[in-house]
Formats: sequence, structure tokens, C-alpha cells
Amino acid sequence: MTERYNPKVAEAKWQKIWDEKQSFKAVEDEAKPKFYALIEFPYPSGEGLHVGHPRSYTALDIVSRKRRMEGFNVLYPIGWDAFGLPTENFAIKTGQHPKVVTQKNIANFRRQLKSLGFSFDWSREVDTTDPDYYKWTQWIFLKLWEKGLAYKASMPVNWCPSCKVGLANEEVVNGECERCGGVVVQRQRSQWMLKITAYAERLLSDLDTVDYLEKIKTQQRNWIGKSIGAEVDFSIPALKNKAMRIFTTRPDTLFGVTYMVLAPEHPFVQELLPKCQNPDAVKAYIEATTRKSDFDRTEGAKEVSGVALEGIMATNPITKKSVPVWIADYVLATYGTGAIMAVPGHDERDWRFAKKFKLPIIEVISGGDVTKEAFISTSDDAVAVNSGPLNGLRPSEAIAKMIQIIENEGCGKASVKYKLRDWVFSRQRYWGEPIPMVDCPKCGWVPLPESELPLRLPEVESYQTSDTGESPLSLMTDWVNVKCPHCNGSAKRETDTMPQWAGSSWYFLRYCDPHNDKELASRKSLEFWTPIDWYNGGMEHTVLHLLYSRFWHKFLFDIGVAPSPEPYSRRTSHGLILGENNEKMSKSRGNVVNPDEVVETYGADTLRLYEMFMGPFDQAIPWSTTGLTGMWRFISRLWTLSDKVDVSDDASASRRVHKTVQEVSERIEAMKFNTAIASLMSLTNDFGEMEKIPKSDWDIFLKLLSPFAPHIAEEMWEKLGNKKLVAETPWPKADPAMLIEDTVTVAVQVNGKLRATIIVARDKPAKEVETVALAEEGVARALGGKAPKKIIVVPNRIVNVVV
RNA sequence: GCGGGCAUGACGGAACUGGUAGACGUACAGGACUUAAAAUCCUGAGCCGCAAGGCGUGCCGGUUCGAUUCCGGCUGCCCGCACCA
Repeated sequence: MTERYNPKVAEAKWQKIWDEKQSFKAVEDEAKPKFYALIEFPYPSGEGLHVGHPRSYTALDIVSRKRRMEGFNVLYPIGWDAFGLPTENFAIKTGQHPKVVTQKNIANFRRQLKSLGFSFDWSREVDTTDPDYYKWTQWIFLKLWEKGLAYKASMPVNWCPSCKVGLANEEVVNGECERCGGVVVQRQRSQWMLKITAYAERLLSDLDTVDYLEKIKTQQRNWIGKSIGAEVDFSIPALKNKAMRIFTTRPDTLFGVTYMVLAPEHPFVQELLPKCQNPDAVKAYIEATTRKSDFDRTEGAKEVSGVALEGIMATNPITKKSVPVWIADYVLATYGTGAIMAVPGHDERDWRFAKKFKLPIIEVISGGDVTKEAFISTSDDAVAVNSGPLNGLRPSEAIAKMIQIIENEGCGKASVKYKLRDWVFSRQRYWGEPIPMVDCPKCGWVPLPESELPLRLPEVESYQTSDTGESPLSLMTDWVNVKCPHCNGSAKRETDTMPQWAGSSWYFLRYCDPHNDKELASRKSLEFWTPIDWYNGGMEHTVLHLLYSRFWHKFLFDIGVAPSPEPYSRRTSHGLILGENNEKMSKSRGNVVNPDEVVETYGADTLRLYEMFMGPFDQAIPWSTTGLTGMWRFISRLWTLSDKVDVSDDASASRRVHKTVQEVSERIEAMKFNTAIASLMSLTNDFGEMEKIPKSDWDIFLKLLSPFAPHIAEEMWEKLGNKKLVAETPWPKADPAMLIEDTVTVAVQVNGKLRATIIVARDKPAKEVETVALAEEGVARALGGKAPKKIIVVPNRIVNVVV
């Protein structure tokens, strides 16, 4: 009897061997097919690794290890998304430089990840805060500028007073700061913007070319928010017939327009103010609107509000009817044209508004009762009525016809709008990539020449944003004052930095060639490795990070850097690991599990197996300490079993093992890691009942186990006298012939109820199976002497006797 | 409000294209070993019943020889989106 398994010793031993042999170093070997597996690189926080990280990392580690054994050239890299607020805040609090804090955190993460035995290629580590890395982040920005996709615009920006930082729309959740939960206010500020909207259509349509979970595609589509419709001009006599342009998805309802609405911020409103009869009321309403936050404007939207611009009318270009013009905050300045034609019969908001202000409602689509509620339908029987030339047409026909009419009349055109907004790319923070632009009074914004990259972050006294909201860099006069690269006159640097999303929008390209100082990565390496074959990460990054990185990747494709239009061929997501009390893990709830402690007590293999076994991979699941000890029991039992291996019995693998090979292989591909492990456990339960375990079976078992629990698998593999690593052996294949049993168990039912099971030869003729079935005692008893009316025999499965 | 998903023992969960519901693990009970406990090993177990049998996959109904699986309706939970014209 060997000693009890000691994971601490064994795991350290194998991690050292893998390191020394560089077992998982990715090489560009043209002879082998490539496989690029990617996990979201972590933010190295001061708290250290969360048990959620290894859930994703273990899953793709299993896949990567299996692929290597299958003869693939595997790239499974790791790095650090290290710019960001928490580190900066920690630095402010403790007076340490964020760089120092970051390096400390990275060292801790690296130690933790290494202790879990992931087969990362550590020689390709990237760090977004390394000037050799952010040089290329800045380079991409310069390219975006060069192509007109980066611009500076003064615009209302979401401002978090407590973080003292401008936030992207995406970082504002229900009017609150995503990071601190404080109320976000609007501030006017000049910001760098990226024209992601120029890519809206491609970001949407190319989703059809990739394999993402359907819910992820849906999220992307929702965020892009495409609407197909038309723009129509309504002339305003008071403005010398200047056109008020509206956007509508239902041009077929043009005959149902009874009033018009402008967003309070719409530029026409200021022009119309002196011309209307109630300027004071209008001004008061605009005032009230600006005081409302976006949140109040949407969330508190149960009650509609608005005010008429009295005396101002607009002319319907088709019906030539005059309708009143209103302003109301339910019309958003930022969507469409900031103005709408109101069709209260067939739009819920317009209906509520019309009811409240006693405006007329006209039915133009049949099938509902517009006196009771707005009727919205695109079904074929909802034909147009009261609509002149459209009468009797189905919605799709009516829309097409109306677009034709307005285009002929020259008063509008077919049009497509998106909810997607341009990306606010400036942050008034220290710990981010400096934006390599110079503001020259003579030349305007001038990019730094590429030769001056990286533009390094200067050392500053304080990392605190100024109370006026300026970046800490703005106080560094030495750094800020430069010569204009264009005219050599005095100029100032941009002092805002990039958002954290920047570095993570292209890191997967850098992994292909991480030490290149001439290009962000060589074309050759990118052609070899990209696109990424399998990307796994959390659901929290399936909207923004995915969208931003797809945008950058498409841009890099367009300028000839990236070889493919899409970065990720396949994207999956794992579920959250909840605390033992079924709540989200958090320090404040006191339910955080520290992976270090688990590794200390039970070892990495136990943690890996447990996290894969705890439940379906894509589902949120609570942590269970007893479940973890169960997995430790499994590991210990394996060690005991290894003493029963009969080394002399090395013929060929049993049917039982072939079946397991089949199951485990399939289940890994389907991400059913929980049942793959169940399958391994079943096999070991069978081994447990055997006097001796044939080496032929045990060998294959260890190979199947090795991606899941690599340390103990290597330890037991070595114990058998093998010189090579189990990780270097080929993945076993199931022999289809060995998967077919000679005999089958057939269930016998009487009227659908199970009465007996019989064991018969595979593919025994139905008649004979029937005879055997009817001879069963339980069957005879259930029949009670009655003659069967009908007997259904499903070959090798079931016999159902109907009485 | 709109869109999507889910609902199975005490618990996490399993079940291929409709074919023996509850694999695997946890917790539990009994036994062995031990002075004892832990650990380990063996055995049991969906529920009711001594048994025969009956009842069971959120609820009601349908299709079928047969439904956790398909269809209709309801309830509950989760996740997106949310004045987007």
C-alpha cells in the first residue's frame, strides 16, 4: 500500500516539470492544424483570484489539453488587463504608484494561476500597462484618427461625481454608476469619440457568420438596435417652409398623423420660440426637462408630458394637412432625427399623449379599436384604411408603396437608424493609456508621429482627478506643453486617457506575436493563429467588450492588419459561481471562497474537477463545501485504485473503457463537463469492484482524466513506469465496434407501465422478443389472462403490450 | 411592457432524434474497522405500503401504444432590452 496522495508535493512537482519542458509553449508548426483557445484575460485586482476565474480557465484548459493530445498546435495564452479604476483608487488611498500596485497584483495572480496547473503558454504573457504593449494601443488610435474614425466632440457626458470620471453610456446602469452605484449627472465636456456607428451594419450582419450562443447574438443585436423605415420632411410655414425631418418605421401610417413632436433639445425649438404664442410655457418645459436626469426621463415615464408650440403648424407632405407641433420629453434628441410624426391610433406613447392632451386619433390600420387603445400590428389582415392610395394594402405593401410615393414626391427617403451611439473614448484619469494627440492653436488636433510611440505615462504627484474634472495629467505642465509636431509652435498634449476597454479590444492579436517591436503582430503569425477558435468568458462582457473588440478588429481588417473580418469564430459563456447561500459572492456578504485555501487543503485537481462537476457550465451555481470534499474523496480513491493495476495485463481495452472514451470525448466538445466527469466516476466505480485493473484499461482512463486533473494523472502515469508525460500521448479513440454490446436490456410494458425487463441478444427478431416478453411472470400477471390487443416492439429498446 | 430561458428526490444535477425517470455527486440511514471519533470500506434508499401494488418530472388539458421530452393554457423564478418613433 502506497502512502496517501499528497497533492501539494505532486502538484508542485508537475508544474515545475511542465515549466522546464515548456510543455505548453505554442509553436507555429505548419504540419499541424492550429487551435487558438482564449479566455478573458483577468483584471489583476488586489483581492486576488476569484473562484469564478478558474471555472472559465479550467473549461478551456480541458479543451486545450485534449486538442494537444489530438495533434493540434494549441495557443492558450494569458495576460493582464491591468489599467483601471480600482488600482488607481487603491494607489490614491495608499500613496503607492499604480504601476507598483499593478505589478504586485500581477505577481499574485500569476502565482495563483500557476498553482492551478493551467496549460497556458506563459512565454506570451501580455500586460496592457506595459509601454511595449500600449504603444500599439496608441498606434491603433492614431490609425483610427487617420481614417476619420476618431474625433473630438463637445457633448453631454455622464459624469460620476464620486468617481470623478466621465462614463460611457454603457457604464451607466439605471442612471447609476456601474462601479460605485452613485447617481450619474450630465456634464458638457469635450471628449474623444470613436465612430463605432460607421460599423453598425457590419457588426450586425456579420453576426450571421460566427458561432456565438444565440443569447449573445441577441444581446449584440439589441444593443445595435437597427430600425428600418423612412425619413419624411414636414414643412413648417413659420420657418419659411423649412423642413422638419422625422424618422418613422411605419411610413404607411402617414395618413394617421395628427400632430408632430420635437425633442426639447431639437435645434428648431430655439428658432420657433420667438414665433410661437406661448414662449414662456415652452421655456419652462425645456427647463424642467434639462433638470430631469435621463433616468427620470425614461424610468419615470408612466406619465407623459409636453407642451404645444402654439400657433406653429407643420404640413403633412402627402395629405397636405396642417397639424400642430409640440415638444415632449418622450422624444429623444439622440435617436432618429429628434423629431417624430405622431400617429396616436397606432403607437402607444402617441396614443397616451393624444388622450391626455385631447388630440385627434385617426384609424389608418384596421383590426383594432383606436378609441380604446393604440393598435399595433404588421400582420397581413391589418390592412390600411383612411389612407387614400394605400387603402386595402397589407402593412408590408403599404410601407413599400408609401416609400415609393414620398421618394417620388421628393419629400423623404427610405432610411435605417441604429440605437448604437459613438463610443466616448476619453477618461479623466491617470491609470490609462495616454491619448497620443496634441492640440495646436494653429493646426488644431495633431497626431503624434508613430516614431514617438509609446507616449509614456509621466510620473505625477497625485493621481486624483481635479475638482474641475480634469485628468491628473493636466497638472503636469512639463509634459503637457509640447511643440506641435506639425508646425513646431507651442501646443498642449491631450491629458485624458483611454478607457479600460481599449487594451482589451485587441489583446488577442498581440498574443500571436507578443514580443514584436516593429508591428502589433506579424502578418504571418496573425495568419497562422487567427481567428480565435474558441473564446469563453462571462456574460457580463458579451455586450460591450465583444462589440468594441469586434469593432477594432474589423477596423484592423480594413486597414490590412488583421487577416479576418471577425475575431472570434466561437464564443461561449460560463455561469456565475454563487456563494454557498445562493447569493452573489462579495466581500460585503462575507461569502467569498478563496481559491488559495482550496488549493492548500485539497489541491488544484480537486478544485478543477469540482468546478467542472458542480453543474451545467453555462448556469449559475452555488458553491458547496461538501461537494468539494466529495471531489477530494474521488481523487483519494483514484490513488488507492492505482495500486490494483495489473501491469502484466496489457492486451486491449475493454468495451467499458471504449464507452467511456466515447462519452468523455463527446461531452468535452459539448461543454458538458459535469457529465464527462460523472462518466469517469462511473468507470472508477467499476474499477473499484474489480480484483485487478488491467493496465490497458487504466492507461486509457488516465489519458481521459488528464485534461481534468492533470497533476494526479501525470503522477499515476509516471507510477506505471512511463517516461513520457501523459500530456504527450495521443488522445484515445473509441472503436465503434466496441461500443455495440452483444446483448441488450429491453423494458417490457403493459399499457405503458413497466412490468419487467428482459435481456436478449442484440437485434433479435421482433417476434422472438415478443415471445420472451410475454413469458415474463410480471407481464402475465399484469395481463390477468386477457389477450393482447396490440404489441409494439421497438428494437433493442422496449416492448409495449396493449390490452 | 417586450423578447428569451428555466421548473425533476432532502440538495447540486442526469436522461440521445418521445421509449426502463432520478446517472454521478452531496446529505442521510444501517453495518464493518476503532476504546471512541474522524477517515475508509460495504449496504440501503423517489414517495406511500409488510407486500402485491399505487402515485410520481411546477399546475390544468391535449396528441400518442408510450410524454421530463411535442402542442395549448396557467403559475412561479431567472436573464436580456426597455419612451429607440
